[in-house]
Amino acid sequence: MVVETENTGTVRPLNFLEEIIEADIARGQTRVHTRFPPEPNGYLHIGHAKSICLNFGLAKRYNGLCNLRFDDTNPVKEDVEYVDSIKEDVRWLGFEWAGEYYASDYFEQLYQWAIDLINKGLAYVDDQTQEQIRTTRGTVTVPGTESPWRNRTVEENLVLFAGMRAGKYADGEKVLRAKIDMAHTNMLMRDPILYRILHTAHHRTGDAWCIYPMYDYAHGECDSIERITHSICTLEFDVHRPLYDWFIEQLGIFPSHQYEFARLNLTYTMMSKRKLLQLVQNKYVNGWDDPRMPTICALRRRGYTPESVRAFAEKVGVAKRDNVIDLGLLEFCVREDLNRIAQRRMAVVNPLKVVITNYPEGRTEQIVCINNPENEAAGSREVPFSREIYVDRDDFMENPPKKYFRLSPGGEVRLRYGYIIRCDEMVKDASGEVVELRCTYDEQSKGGGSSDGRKVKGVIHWVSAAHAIRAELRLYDTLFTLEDPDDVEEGKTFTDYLNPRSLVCVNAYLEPSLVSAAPGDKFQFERVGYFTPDYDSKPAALVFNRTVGLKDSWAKIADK
RNA sequence: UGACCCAUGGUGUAAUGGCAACACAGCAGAUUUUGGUUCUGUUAUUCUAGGUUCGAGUCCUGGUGGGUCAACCA
Repeated sequence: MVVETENTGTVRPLNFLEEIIEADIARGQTRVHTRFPPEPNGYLHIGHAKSICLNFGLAKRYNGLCNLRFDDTNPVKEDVEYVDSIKEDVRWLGFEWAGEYYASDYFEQLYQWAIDLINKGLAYVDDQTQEQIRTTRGTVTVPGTESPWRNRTVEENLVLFAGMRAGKYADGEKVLRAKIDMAHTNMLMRDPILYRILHTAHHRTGDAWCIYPMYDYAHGECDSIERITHSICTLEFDVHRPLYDWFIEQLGIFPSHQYEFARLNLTYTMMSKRKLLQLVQNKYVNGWDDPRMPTICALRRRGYTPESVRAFAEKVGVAKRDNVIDLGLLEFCVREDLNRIAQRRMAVVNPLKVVITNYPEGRTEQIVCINNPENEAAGSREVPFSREIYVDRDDFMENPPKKYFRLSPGGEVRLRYGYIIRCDEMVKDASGEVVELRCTYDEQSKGGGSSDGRKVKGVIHWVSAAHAIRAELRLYDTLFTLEDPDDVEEGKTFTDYLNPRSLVCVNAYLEPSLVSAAPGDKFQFERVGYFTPDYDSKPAALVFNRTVGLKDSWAKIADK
């Protein structure tokens, strides 16, 4: 069985979740309703993008709905700043949620259901300290022991729980626990905590509550309230499923079902929300959208398109086995998209002045350049050309090896869309470094051809010295060099893992047409990489300097 | 030394008892006014030992390896 993909325009086999859904439909289920349930305690990253594409994608494919639900049951970690950023990122990815919900909307219902459980003798108030609860829970190999408060009467529990809500007790003084089995092989079934006391203001409910439900108690019931049919989460929640089912069964409410898939891991990329928060708080980076971050807002700022992220999510697939995706696949996806849509521009990142000695002084002419060779509709533009130009230092070698196609003493090269020039002379400074090239041009070679029909293999980019925009260009590379994404050792800080090449600022000369570039526009610097003007510091630009791989391919040629 | 989940090229994902395939990465070549793109070719895969079967990547049993679980986090 195969399915047509919306993002890549190709056909692929069904993933295991789609097979589950199709089986449900075949069995007569008429409705598919999923949800994306982030806790608003940080910004969304590329790992969340996989989950978003999955949940919204499944709903769309089966004509169902997908909710956006904020899992805001722990006020000490959460904030509206995160709520807002999450909504922005989901929208940017191209998805619309059927309903926007908050676990905190259900606090009253959740509280009433807790009373139900007490009435059924399935929950009790425990006076033990946090330490006592921890030690009496046992270990994975040793059963736990029952709390001395486990067999309080229903009446007593009701009074105590009401007191908890009324604020009669301090944080940590009492908790409400489910009465299940302290010897259960699944640690989560050993009388899990349902409610804890937290005299902390909540970003939505303010001071209305001083008791807050735990994830395990709240999540399945929230799904049930929203009549979610397929509650999809990551693998580590697998052991929570028996509890998820237990609450729904004991309460006799709508039977949502949980399914687990393997979360995304990326080489060189740290995906832990907790650690990303530390990076921001300790100012190792300039905020959540620093282009070196793996967050969605950072990818956006770095020039990724939503289409490319969706295509990536499609390509990594969905399964239950742990995985580490090569960062190269993400880069492939963005290159594939950008190559199609980005207009070409010339830029010189590391300038070397070239004087064309036989070109008239003071003369300027306009050279017609194609905006995108693969898309005629993108049209063309005119770029000024004059006697003095800049070319990239990498495009000249004093002692070129074999198969070097660009400029060298006595050699010829074509200026893209312009003339063929020959290098006649090098000007060096006192230290022997080449600071200027003196060349002559073939007047008959403009745009193509040459005076005698000869061809040159090398084509380089250039900008007119008098007309170029001088700009600070920021080159970004991968942030982390960790092989194991979560492996920050004790005693080390994040800076120990920063890639020294991750941020390089250079002064560059850009084509004048880029003056009118708007933030978010996509361009390709010919032979350098893709870039998008940054939105907070024009005219700086962001470049994928690993994308085209000029340096890599050159290194290989040099090796031979 | 418990319960649960998982095991297919370098990395991912298919094959649902019947020819192990697709993508990325790699390598080689062609095209190219971007050493990009595109195109062609190519290297490389079922953790292990038994069992069931005409036939096992797939089903069964054991082993091995990896992961998850002992927050009043989610």
